[in-house]
Amino acid sequence: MPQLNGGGGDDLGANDEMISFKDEGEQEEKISENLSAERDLADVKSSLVNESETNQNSSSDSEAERRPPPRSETFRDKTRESLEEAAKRQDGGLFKSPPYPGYPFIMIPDLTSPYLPNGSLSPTARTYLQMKWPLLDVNHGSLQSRQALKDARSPSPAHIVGPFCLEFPGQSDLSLHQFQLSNKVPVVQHPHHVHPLTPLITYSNEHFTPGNPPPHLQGDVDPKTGIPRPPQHPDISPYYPLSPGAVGQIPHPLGWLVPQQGQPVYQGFRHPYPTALTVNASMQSFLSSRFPHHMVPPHHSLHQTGIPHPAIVTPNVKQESSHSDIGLNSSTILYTLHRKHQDSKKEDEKKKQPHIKKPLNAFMLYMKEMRAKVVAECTLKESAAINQILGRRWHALTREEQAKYYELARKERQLHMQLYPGWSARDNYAANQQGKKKKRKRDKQPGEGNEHREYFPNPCLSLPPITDLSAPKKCRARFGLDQQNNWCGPCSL
DNA sequence: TCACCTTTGAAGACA
DNA sequence: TGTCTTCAAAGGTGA
Repeated sequence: MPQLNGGGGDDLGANDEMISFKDEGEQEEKISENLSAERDLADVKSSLVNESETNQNSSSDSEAERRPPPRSETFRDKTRESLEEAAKRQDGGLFKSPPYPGYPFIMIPDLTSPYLPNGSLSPTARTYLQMKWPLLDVNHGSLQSRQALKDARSPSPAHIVGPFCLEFPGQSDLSLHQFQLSNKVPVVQHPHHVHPLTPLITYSNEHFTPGNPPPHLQGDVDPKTGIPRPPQHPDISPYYPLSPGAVGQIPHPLGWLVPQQGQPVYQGFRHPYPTALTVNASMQSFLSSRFPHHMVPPHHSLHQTGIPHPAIVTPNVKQESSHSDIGLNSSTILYTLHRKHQDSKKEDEKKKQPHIKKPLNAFMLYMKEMRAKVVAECTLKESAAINQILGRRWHALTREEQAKYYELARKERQLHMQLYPGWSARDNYAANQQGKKKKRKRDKQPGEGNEHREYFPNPCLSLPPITDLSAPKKCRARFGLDQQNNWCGPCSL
């Protein structure tokens, strides 16, 4: 079992240096190598921010020594096993703590239909919610929160707006008001800590309409992306995608419990998936039609806020961001609207066939969260390069850190499965085959793939490059020494 | 305008 | 069962 916990405690990537395969008898001979590598790594880190693409081709000999010990596949298996175990425990015991702080997983047994036909929350779900958070903090002092808690006891789903609330130091009442949450779980989001839900937050950022940003965020919206910028507080890493105030935009894990009408809850509080009510309606629709392809009626692709559902996209139609209209004069806007109207005819035809996107896997969630940070650190723009860095950093994560994202991904899949029970990844295969392209098929020859790349061209990795020397470790990590017969050719050499 | 690049993981297809 | 392929995100790049 590879030692995965480097224990470095440094920023991302540092731990990777400490990962070694103790059971392979290489540790001793690597000691001196690691010492040198650590020195080199420190140099790399110190110049990390200043380094740019201009140094991309630099690949010193010492870098070959700084290759990262790959993560063992057995670890992933064990991680999955542990997660499954955790899930079983979670299912069995309602009061088990979430796998990591800050993410109160919602495991409602009858999630598929938490509501009664009259719109009330089912007794099971209601009971579960009350059981799940028996220690809800109602001492915040906010009349709203108290009232919300009171409302939460109401059988009407319109009042059950979520079992928790994130509390942030210095958070304005406005943010809390926007949440309109009924109660809170004892979760404290520190400003310097990325909330584990951040991947889910950014999951729906693209559908955020920045035209009317929340007052507390106004003037702090990226004019290009429309995504609220985190405050550049000296104590807060500017790379975190969301500021504490912006976390008010966090899609609630129970966003599907948000009532459809009657309360201005979750203004800008978006969830990747439609609410349960909407879904239930759509379920009946496509269940009756055996949900072949048009699983979700068009109107279901809109969030309750009118924001298109991020998981339901129209092939070949890029989502236009409304922020593009910001700063334009009226004639330009009219022209744009006119063009949009003309294009809408074509788009409507395409919109008739929305497809539900796949749920994001752990790495995708990690990418969404860390992309901005890498971009800021490395002043890179190309996603391909950024993704390479993220891939390296992903492997540098500790087991616990990765477990967070695996668990998030598991919840994503679970929620996706609940919301779209008839959905299959095959549907998207067909969607793209009909719509457009046949995606280019990459033929990675042995030794051509990432595992066996001669060097890693981007110096802004804070991680050692992949060299040919690292290739054996890749397969070694994947299959282990006891399965060398599964190693690829270069690795077996 | 759109496929490609690049990453990992999940899931479907296929032999 | 094992291997291969596709898709999910992202945005610059080049055809």
